Amino acid sequence: MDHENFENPMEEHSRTIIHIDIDCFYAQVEILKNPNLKNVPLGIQQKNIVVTSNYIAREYGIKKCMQIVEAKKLCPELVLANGEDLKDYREMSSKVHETIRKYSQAVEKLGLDENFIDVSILAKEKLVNEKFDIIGNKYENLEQENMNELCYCGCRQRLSIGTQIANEIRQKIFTDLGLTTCAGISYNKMLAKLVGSTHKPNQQTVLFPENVQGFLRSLKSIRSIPGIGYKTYEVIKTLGIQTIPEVLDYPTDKLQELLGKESTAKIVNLCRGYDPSPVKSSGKPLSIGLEDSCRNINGKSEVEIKFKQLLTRLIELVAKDGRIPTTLKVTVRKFDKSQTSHREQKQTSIPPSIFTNFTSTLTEKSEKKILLIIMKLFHKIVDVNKPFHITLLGLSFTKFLDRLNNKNTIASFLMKNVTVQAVTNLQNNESITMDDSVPDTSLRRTNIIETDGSESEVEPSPKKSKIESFFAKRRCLSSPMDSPSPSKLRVAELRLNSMERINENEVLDCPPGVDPTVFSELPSDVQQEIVNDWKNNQQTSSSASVSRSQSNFSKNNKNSILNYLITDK
DNA sequence: AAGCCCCAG
DNA sequence: CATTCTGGGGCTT
Repeated sequence: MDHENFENPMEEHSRTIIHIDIDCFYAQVEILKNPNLKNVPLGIQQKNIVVTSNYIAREYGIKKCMQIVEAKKLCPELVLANGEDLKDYREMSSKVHETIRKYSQAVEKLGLDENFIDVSILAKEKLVNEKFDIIGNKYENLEQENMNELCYCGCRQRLSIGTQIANEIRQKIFTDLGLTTCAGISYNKMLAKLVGSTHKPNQQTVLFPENVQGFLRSLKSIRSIPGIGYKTYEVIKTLGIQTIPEVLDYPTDKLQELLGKESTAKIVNLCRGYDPSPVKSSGKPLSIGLEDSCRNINGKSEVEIKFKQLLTRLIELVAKDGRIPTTLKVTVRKFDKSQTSHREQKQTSIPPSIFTNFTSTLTEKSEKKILLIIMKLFHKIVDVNKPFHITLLGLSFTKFLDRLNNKNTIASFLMKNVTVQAVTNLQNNESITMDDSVPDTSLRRTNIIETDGSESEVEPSPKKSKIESFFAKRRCLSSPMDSPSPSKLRVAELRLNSMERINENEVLDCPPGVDPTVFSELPSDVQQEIVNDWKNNQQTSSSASVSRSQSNFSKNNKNSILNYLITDK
């Protein structure tokens, strides 16, 4: 094994990370809304399936995404609550997020019910005068415990303090919001998340370095590792390996041939228990959308009605958010007998003037305008002159116009040395016209290239040949061809240069690179945001070599990797 | 910028 | 597998 991507082992344990997961989140929210549901088996229903359930229902064997009929067979007295509108869950989710934020600036949301918290600074502060009692469970597997890994870098004390902080946060969430949670405490995100689910519900668990190897070995396959999804797993399985030790023992260069260098490094590191990815503060979402699946929509007027309903609900969410969106995305899922129900999306920019001074509803004129745009996008996807069969419609607003927008941050404008970013932002803002006319949608027909795998039945050994052709493509793309474009390189260099000039002190006032006179004039919340931005930038840059720009199978978009590997269909 | 893919709960 | 209803991010074009 090569360790070329590993950082200083002392730094590997330097952070204290907590992962908090709300127990059966939707069910708890429904019980808070209606306490009568507290002591009955409860399932949350979306369309024909139970998406989650409380622990009473789980005792009957009810599982996530089980058909309603199946669930009723297992538990005839199952009570169902409709959870198709996520509004209440979204609201509770942000309350939880706000509560946690009082303990650290760095809180990262994952879905509606999970949060990562970097409490490194808090833990170090508390080291001075706290006892090191561990609260909650400690992950232990005495046979697997590796005393060579006993660490004296101070992580034991920090993680112990971490258990106290986690306990305090969970207590706070319970008393303020009435929700029970689980927590995992360790020195990186992956380990914190994984270990938290070893004791459920309403418990917490800490993982120390000497137990990491044993813990990882206890996982039955690499599929359990967050970041290794279905596709990656299926690809690695074609090598005849699937457990963590098997991946670690497999020759790295062979893995690289299949997966590319970056992805391989990431996967191998995760298998070792090494995850440098920083806890990124979650700000406002980058998109706000709604979708509704349905049995069968085949008339244009039905489509219009559905979109209108979605739009009214969506506008409320956008109004609550406060920012003004500049692009609109339409999603359509067509009925497809060859099972792959993939969604098709089309997007276009919308004039921001539609949203100027609106509160929670649009003017009728603006609504008509947007519906017209929606239908234009829809016609790009569906030819209404031919019979059609739609099973899902969705709308989503993105690219928000706001001074506190994640990408177009104030901080990036103020950082004198990150000029490239600032220039592109300005260009973007100028390109937004006040023209109310509907954007031109070209008449170009969407010719869908049907890449069905039906010919595989003809081939004697389709699997092998497909894998080989995949290998061939991989090899082509692995070497000189995939160097970044010159323009990308220049931006990257500029970024790096600007980062080098930032020193590493934990100063909480004006960050380096920002004009102090300008900074001092700003309101305190904006100052805070700039400081947070700066911190996030620092964290990402220090781990850039491993975590940046890694998509697993970047190079073969067209036919997904599975097309080469999975043919038995 | 648009379209496609992968990942997460 | 996806199924629900979302959200994030990366790459190619």
